[in-house]
Order: sequence, then structure tokens, then C-alpha cells
Amino acid sequence: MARFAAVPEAHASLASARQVYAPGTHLFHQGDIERGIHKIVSGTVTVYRVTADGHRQIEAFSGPGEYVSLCLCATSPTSAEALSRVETDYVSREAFERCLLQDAQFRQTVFREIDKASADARRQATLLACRCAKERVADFVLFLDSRFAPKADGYTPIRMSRCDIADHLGLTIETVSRMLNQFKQIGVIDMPRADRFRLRNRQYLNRLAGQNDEADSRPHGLAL
Amino acid sequence: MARFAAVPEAHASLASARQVYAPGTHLFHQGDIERGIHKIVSGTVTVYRVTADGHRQIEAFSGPGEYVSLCLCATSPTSAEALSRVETDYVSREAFERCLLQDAQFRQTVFREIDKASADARRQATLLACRCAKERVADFVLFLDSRFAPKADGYTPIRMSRCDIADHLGLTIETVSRMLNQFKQIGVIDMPRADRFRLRNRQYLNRLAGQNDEADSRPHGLAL
DNA sequence: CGTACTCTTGAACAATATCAAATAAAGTGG
DNA sequence: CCACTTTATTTGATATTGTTCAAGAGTACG
Repeated sequence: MARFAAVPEAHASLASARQVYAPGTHLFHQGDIERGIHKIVSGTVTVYRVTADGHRQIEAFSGPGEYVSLCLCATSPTSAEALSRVETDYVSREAFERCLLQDAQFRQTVFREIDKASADARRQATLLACRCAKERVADFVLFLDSRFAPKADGYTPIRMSRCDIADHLGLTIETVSRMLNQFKQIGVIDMPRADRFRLRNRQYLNRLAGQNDEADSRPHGLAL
Repeated sequence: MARFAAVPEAHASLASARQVYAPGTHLFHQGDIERGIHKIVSGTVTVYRVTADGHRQIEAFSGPGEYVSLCLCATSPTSAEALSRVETDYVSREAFERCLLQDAQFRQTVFREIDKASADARRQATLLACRCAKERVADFVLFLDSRFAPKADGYTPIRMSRCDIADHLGLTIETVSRMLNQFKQIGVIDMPRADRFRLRNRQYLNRLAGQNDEADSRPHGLAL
């Protein structure tokens, strides 16, 4: 968990500063103006928005290597909260825009990242539009399995609360809990505690989630 | 179905060709490789994907001035079908990529369009995650009202079928029909036929749809 | 230990889907 | 232009899914 600083930056013209956030603290808030860009070095960040009627929608659980809510509009459409201790490389808005103009390689990276964010959002929309509760939770379990390395005990940690999961999948905490425990019941996952699990039947979940979608997205060597 | 050539282009380096599609024909299909870029000149295009289990999700109803399913991956994640007679300016993949490298202004435009597509997808995900059937349909009616000019008789045409609407909103045709007729019943819309309507109480729909979200997105003069 | 959470579980309820007609609109061939 | 067929939409009845409400069971923390 502990990380050491070091490693300046790939892009010479991009002056970034390492920042550290304690669990539960915010990297930025919805509506912040001229906010800069965070790239996660370690830890997990919850990216969410709150709608006018008070619903919280979690758009993503972002991890190391990912940009947090990367978009062109300077005013943040989302809030970002550290789920664990989080380190980021932070670039001010000004430096970000300057670099976007000057550094072709950086521009390309950002371009692709935004494209990826767009694809992710569409994938999420499809999940919400076409899949039932069990399928959504199956998809989420597979996401956790692929993104979070198992700990020493062999179990993958579930760092977010049931409420976080529910707000991400468009369900209630009760439904999320029921589906997870149903998977546990039938032996698809091994979940000795609410905050960790291990896959026992990946194929079953794959079949539910329909892992086949979005098989394309070849990045192709566009130099920009 | 028939095609005519003609009409050069705003960007000198971007050689586009005018294309025409008859209602019901496809501009391209999901999985097409190295597909080029369409910008709609006139008409309406349905952008959709079909999931592994056969569900169709309509991602967008795009109109004049919009790019159709603009993204960086060369292999199309979606299909696009003309809902009416459609004219587009088409650019081959090759020309598109060349232009992206050479023309800074074009690059900026594409950059912003992809960012916008991303924001739209997130908005759709929020709609699907947080709103009930009535609210989704209210939102859709407002969308129709804002995007499709009323005809000579003062009524806004509903060009898509109930099935198209359902597949866009993650509902069934019966539910869409019921909600629309409920709005008609209580005098919120005037819908003499299934394929046209007129708003009678916009405020009611605004309140349902929560039109307040996404009030930001100031484009700000980034030159790229 | 005891207090405060979060998670789980059960039961009743509500929203939406599904199934089944009925109606309306749009084509089609005479 | 008129019957007839076909398709889309509306409406009703019922089933299902997921939510809501209400306890109960773990777990964390002082």
C-alpha cells in the first residue's frame, strides 16, 4: 500500500505534482471550476455525480494509471472521492491546456483516454438499459476480479460499500446484497465476509454478464 | 439508396463526399472495419448496438450537424440506420486520420465532439440508472421537442417507432405507449396521432425530467 | 462489552414487463 | 375508392422483478 515518490514525468513539458488523499476525502467536487487533471498513481477513486433530485450515480471506480473524470470542460461534471489512500499526479488546468497545445504525444494520450471514457459510459448505459439485477451484479463481480489484485489470503477485496455498488449499478443495497449472497449460496463465489470474495465459477458469471460485448476497440496506431 | 457525389468541404485538406441514404437503409454496421466518418447534413439517424443476447440499445437519434458515432476505434461499435431520407458528408477513414494529423482546427472539432459524445453517454447512463419510466419518457418528449422542428400543422413529428423509443429508454413499447398516453390524458401533450405531438405543459415535463442536470459544459476557448 | 455501523434477510408493496386482445393506421390489390 | 390484409399502437389483465420497510446479524471501534 505504501508507495514512494520519485519518477518525475514522461512528458517533459508537463509539470505534475504528486498529491496524496486520505480515504473519504475529495479530490474535487462537482461544479469546481478550472479544476486540473489527476492521474491515479495508487489507490481507488469513486467518481460520481449527484442529480438535481438528490440521486447519487457513481460513474466509475478508477484505479492506478487512470485519469479521473477526464473531459474537456473546465467545470467538473462530477465529484471524486478517495476510497482508500490515494496518490495522484496532478496537473493544473493551465499546464494541462498548454501541454495539450504543445505536446503531440500527450494530446494523443488524452484524446484516447477521452475516447475510452466515452466507450465506458456507453457500456454502462447498455448495462443499465438491457440487463437485470443479477446480470449487473455478475458484471460488477467480474470487474472487481479483473481490476483488484487478490490479497495475501487469496481473496479479492471489495473496497466499496454495498451502497456504492448500488449507486453504480442503479440498484438498491438490498438487491445488491441479495444477488451477491445468491451467488455465494450457489457456490459461484466464495465470500467469507462482506468485504472480500474469490471466484469459484467464472464461466457462470461470464454467461450472465455476456462478456462478449465491446470485443473491438483496437487502438490502431494513429499518431495524431 | 442512390448516391450522388458533389459538395467539397469546409476543411481544405478534408475531402468529403455527399452521400444519400433512403429510410431504413444503413450507413454502416456494427463491426465494420476501417469505416469512415459521417457528418449528417439532413435527416435523422438511429445509432444502435445489439448485445450478445440480442437486445438492441439505441444510443442516439442523431440529426443535422452531428457526427454519427464518432470515436477513434476504426471498427464500428455500432450500427447506424437512416430513419428518414438522410444526407451525410462522408470522409474515408484514411482521409480522416490524415486530417486529424494535419489540421489543428479539425482535430479540435473532433476532440470536442468526442468529449460531447462522452458527456451524452454519461447523461444517458444517469437517466437509466436514476429515473423511472415516466421521467424517462418525459425527458424524451422534451428531447423531441427541442430537436425536431414542428411541421406546418404546428405538431412536432415523432419519426421513430414506439419500439425505437423503448430501446433507447430501456423500457418496453407498452410502457412507452402508456406513459405517452398518460401525458395526453392529463393534457400535458396534445397527441392527435401516434406520430405527432405538441407540448401543452412544458413545465410539468421539465419538473419530471429534472432538466437541471448538466447545466455546465462551458466549452471555453481552448485552441488545441 | 456495548454502541454504532453496515450488511443480510424477510415480507409487503410498487413499478414495469409480459401476455393477450382490441383498435387504429397503412398498405395492397381489385 | 373500397374491402382486405398487415403492421403498429393502445389497452387490459396478470406475472415478475426490484423496491421499500422492518428486523436481525455481523463487524468495527471505543
